[in-house]
Amino acid sequence: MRPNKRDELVRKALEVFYRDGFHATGMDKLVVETGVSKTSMYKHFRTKEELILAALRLRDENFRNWFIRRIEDLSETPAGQLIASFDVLKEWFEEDKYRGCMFIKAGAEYQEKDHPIHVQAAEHKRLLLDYMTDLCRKAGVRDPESLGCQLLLLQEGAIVTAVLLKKCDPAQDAKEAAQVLLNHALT
Amino acid sequence: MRPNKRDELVRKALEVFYRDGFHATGMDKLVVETGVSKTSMYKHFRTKEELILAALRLRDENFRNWFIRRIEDLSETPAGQLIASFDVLKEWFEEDKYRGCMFIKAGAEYQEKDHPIHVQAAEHKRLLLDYMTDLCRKAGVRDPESLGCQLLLLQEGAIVTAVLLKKCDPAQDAKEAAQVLLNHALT
DNA sequence: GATAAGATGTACAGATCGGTACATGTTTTC
DNA sequence: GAAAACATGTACCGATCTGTACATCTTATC
Repeated sequence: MRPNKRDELVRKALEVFYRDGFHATGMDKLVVETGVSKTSMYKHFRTKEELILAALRLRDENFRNWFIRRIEDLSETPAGQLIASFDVLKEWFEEDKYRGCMFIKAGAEYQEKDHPIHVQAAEHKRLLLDYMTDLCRKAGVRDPESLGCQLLLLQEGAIVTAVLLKKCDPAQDAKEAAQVLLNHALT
Repeated sequence: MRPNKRDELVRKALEVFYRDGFHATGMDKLVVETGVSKTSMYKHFRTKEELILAALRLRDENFRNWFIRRIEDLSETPAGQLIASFDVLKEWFEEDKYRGCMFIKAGAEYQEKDHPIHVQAAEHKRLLLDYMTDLCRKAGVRDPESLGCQLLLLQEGAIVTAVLLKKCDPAQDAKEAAQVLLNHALT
């Protein structure tokens, strides 16, 4: 039961869950795709739910690391980073493997508010909200909590709209809206 | 095979699909909940997919009718209606049966872009976008297409955030952001 | 009231679901 | 090299999945 083997299983499961969905992905499919036996799979993860939670943890870590790093690559000032976040979203949307936000989908497939998967999805969004609010505070805007939430709404809206309506360039529209909101909160 | 019987089945299926999700809802459960026999169910709908599509059609009709009617109840001017739309969203979010947007969830569970269910979910969003854009045009804003899309992004963002982050009152934040964007597009 | 036509219920097929029992193979320790 | 500890593969469990075959029941028509 090497620990890196487990990580490899989580990485592959994450890929398949993201691509095909949670209910639509059976453990048998994961066993085939990872090449491991079913017994080994259930040695590492006692239930499918435990595997999903591990995949979500990895996704949260990967995504937020990438998201924040790319934002800081593009701008050095808090105000600039608030705007740059929408350019980073655009990069994400243009990946051909883009399938929307895994946490929105997790929260949608496991809707009970106290379900562990739902709770973990909510936690991811709360961390993103905290990040945006923090940037707003550093940028010295009037009401950081409000603007942080408003910019998060634009991001979330762009994420789901990028799945369903390719034609309307949601990242660009969201960026322009964010700029207007930011200017309004700075003056 | 009375036609109103079919409508009744669609209505009940809509309720269960919205509550529990698509993959998580089996035909057996629907047969039990509707009281009809399995044979009759498959006489009305040849496949589960056909039933889902019928439920989505009904949902689209019900939702857009309700949404637009409530907006027109709250305001008579196009500019006022653009803002009022967020008050209507707030009413929706406060229903205890609120479980997010059925079309976002449908698009998430059936991700292939040419899948009939995905296509129908996208069509719903396109109709909402057209509605918002049309109101923008009537309100005489500078760039109706852009503002329409931006306000849609705020709505979509509020819808998904209302599922995952109850505490941050997304409808209110979205409404304030919409007001700023509208003022900016009018002057 | 006999007969045809359509609606319904039961029972099941074949596949897949999450999960496990158990036998075999591999490594470690003495 | 024997024995204990661990990892793995096969084969299966009962439940549930979508969908169907077929017998029964109701209703309309003559």
